[in-house]
Amino acid sequence: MKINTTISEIAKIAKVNKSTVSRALNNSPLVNGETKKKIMEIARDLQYFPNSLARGLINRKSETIGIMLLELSSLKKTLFIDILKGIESACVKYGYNMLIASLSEQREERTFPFNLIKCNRIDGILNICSPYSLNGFSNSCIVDHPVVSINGITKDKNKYCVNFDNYEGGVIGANYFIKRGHSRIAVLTGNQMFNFFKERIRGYRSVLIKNNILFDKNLLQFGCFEDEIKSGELSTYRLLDLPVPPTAIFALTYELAMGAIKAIKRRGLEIPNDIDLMGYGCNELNNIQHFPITTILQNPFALGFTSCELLINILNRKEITGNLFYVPVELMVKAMRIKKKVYV
Amino acid sequence: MKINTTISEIAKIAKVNKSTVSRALNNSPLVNGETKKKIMEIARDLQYFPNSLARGLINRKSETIGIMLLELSSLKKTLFIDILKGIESACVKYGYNMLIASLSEQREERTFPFNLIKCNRIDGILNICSPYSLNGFSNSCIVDHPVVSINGITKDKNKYCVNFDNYEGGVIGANYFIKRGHSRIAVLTGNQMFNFFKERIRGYRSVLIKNNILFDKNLLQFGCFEDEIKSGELSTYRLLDLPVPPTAIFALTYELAMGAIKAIKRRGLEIPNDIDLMGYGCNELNNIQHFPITTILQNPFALGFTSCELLINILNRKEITGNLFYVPVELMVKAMRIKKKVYV
DNA sequence: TTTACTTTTGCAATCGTTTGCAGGTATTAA
DNA sequence: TTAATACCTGCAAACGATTGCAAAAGTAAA
Repeated sequence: MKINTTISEIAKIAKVNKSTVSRALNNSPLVNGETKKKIMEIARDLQYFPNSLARGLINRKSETIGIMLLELSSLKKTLFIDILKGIESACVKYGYNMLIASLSEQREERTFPFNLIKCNRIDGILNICSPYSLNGFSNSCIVDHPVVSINGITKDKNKYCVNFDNYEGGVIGANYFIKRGHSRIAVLTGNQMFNFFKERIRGYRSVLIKNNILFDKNLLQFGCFEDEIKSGELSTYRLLDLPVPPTAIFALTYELAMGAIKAIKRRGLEIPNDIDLMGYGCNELNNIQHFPITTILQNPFALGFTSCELLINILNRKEITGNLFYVPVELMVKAMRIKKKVYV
Repeated sequence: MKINTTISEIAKIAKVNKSTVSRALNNSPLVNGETKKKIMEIARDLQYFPNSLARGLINRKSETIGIMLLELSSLKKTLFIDILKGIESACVKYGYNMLIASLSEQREERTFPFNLIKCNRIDGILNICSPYSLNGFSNSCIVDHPVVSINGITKDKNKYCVNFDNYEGGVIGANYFIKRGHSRIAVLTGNQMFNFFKERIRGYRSVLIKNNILFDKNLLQFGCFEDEIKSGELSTYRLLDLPVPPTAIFALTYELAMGAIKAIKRRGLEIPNDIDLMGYGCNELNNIQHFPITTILQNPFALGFTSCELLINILNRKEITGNLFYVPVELMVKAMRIKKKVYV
């Protein structure tokens, strides 16, 4: 196979020292305009590409980040792909490459994700494993190395995490309803062991307090079924059957919202006239074009991009304040009057 | 950040030359057992990991392969993930790493997939783009560099392609039916512009010839609808309505088979007693646990593994004979008697 | 003791870059 | 004409490994 052009070859042809070539190619102000032009031309003619191994060796970085996944199958999910697209975008912006560092296969020590940093194969890790799945690793691994966890939570000041701003999502949702005149706002939530549910509810309750609305425990419905849609539906029936039912429902996931719609429809009610409804999620909600409801929209692309940019900033020794970062969520107003007949 | 241990540090502690350390770590027979043991111990204590950039520089390889995708979204498909798992497995086996080299983002020249080879960032490329999508690239790109195309076809002796063995799939399917006493074997195919359909049919026809069965044009039904399932259903009605209908149907995709099942069921017929049916595909078919039919099974994992192994062999200058390789398909016999009532 | 091995080690060059330092040339001011 | 400056360029050492060659050390035979 052909050996690639090197800086020395260019130097020989241009009749200068290779250090001059290096400087010219890096657009250093130290080299004369004429010389620079000549060198650039030769480089182009010979299709020169700098050897990134040599470059990395001296610069002590590979300009590659490792994408750490629990297993490749996670990529089937649209959410992960969208996050990955964001990561890719940041990588392209900063000239980085992406290495797949999945934990699914039994690999030898030197190709184990964290060790890839020690081998200088990658400069840092972007961890897209679930926050719960990293418990198996000694903290030292994560602390010593540049690692940013996506969708992670931590109390350790040395670990970096980037997350959707769930608290703010709860605030925005509650505020929206209050501005529309509601004061009995129900919440459909999933299992409270998940931090993102807790945070959303925390945001919601903070708004109630600010508006002097008493928090009514009956308006907080927990979904506890395998089938989240069913769970949302049943919870909604319970809400509608209350002596004083809510005038608005804040469903904290896409599936719960779907269930709520089903229940509301079955009871012959209209959204948003009879009862107001808000969902929460990513693009899944965009897919149901035939029934767009108001939604707190998360942006997985932005999550990926932000996390990756943070990691690259850490790698480049930029000043970082804080260790927990939040990607803003958006309110997507799509409340439409739904004709009952559509749903019969 | 901590600087990693180097070979020189170990040498200093062990009071030997670094060349001895290098040899010891690479388990060279040139170094004394005692010395080797001592060096190994020190390396372990210091958590030594060889700098892969330095190593790659002198060995002229990065031990990383690039996975070339048209866009990240392709990974949503189970097929791609399974192929990727196979690739990962081969990479782990041979100590290689996987770099994502997608074409989706507008990247600067030096991070463009093919140029990553010139930069010594990757040693070769595994191309999972569709065979049609590479037309935009000058042939030279692909010829000069080690590239293996998955699911690709080519007449260029310098390009390597690995594919499911579609011809053999056609042969196996037809043989199975003939052994079961069928002689009127219909085929449901998709658009013939796709090579894999052509190949499967070629295999099927070769079996007919061997068995002195005349090929009946009426038994070859082309699906030409967007909705492949519907297309399979309609084709099947046409077949069942023939003056002399077939006794067996060979559906060349999963969707066509689904359509055929629907049609057969609607006509009140039983599989395999009234009419025999065979599908073709990957794991999708395994998912329909409630209706397992006999199937020509493709193994995407094996496809990925084989392709990756081929690429690595090329990189290691192994003798390669031929440039087109086929991954065998399997016959999965699952023909079950289906009770009519189940489907009413 | 000398010779002829074998085994083990060290030296130094190499891979392709980057970069601090020294030195060279041209330009300008004194 | 000399000194001071600005502007370029080259030398050589690094980065961290590998490896051919030479040489040292150890062993066995003559």
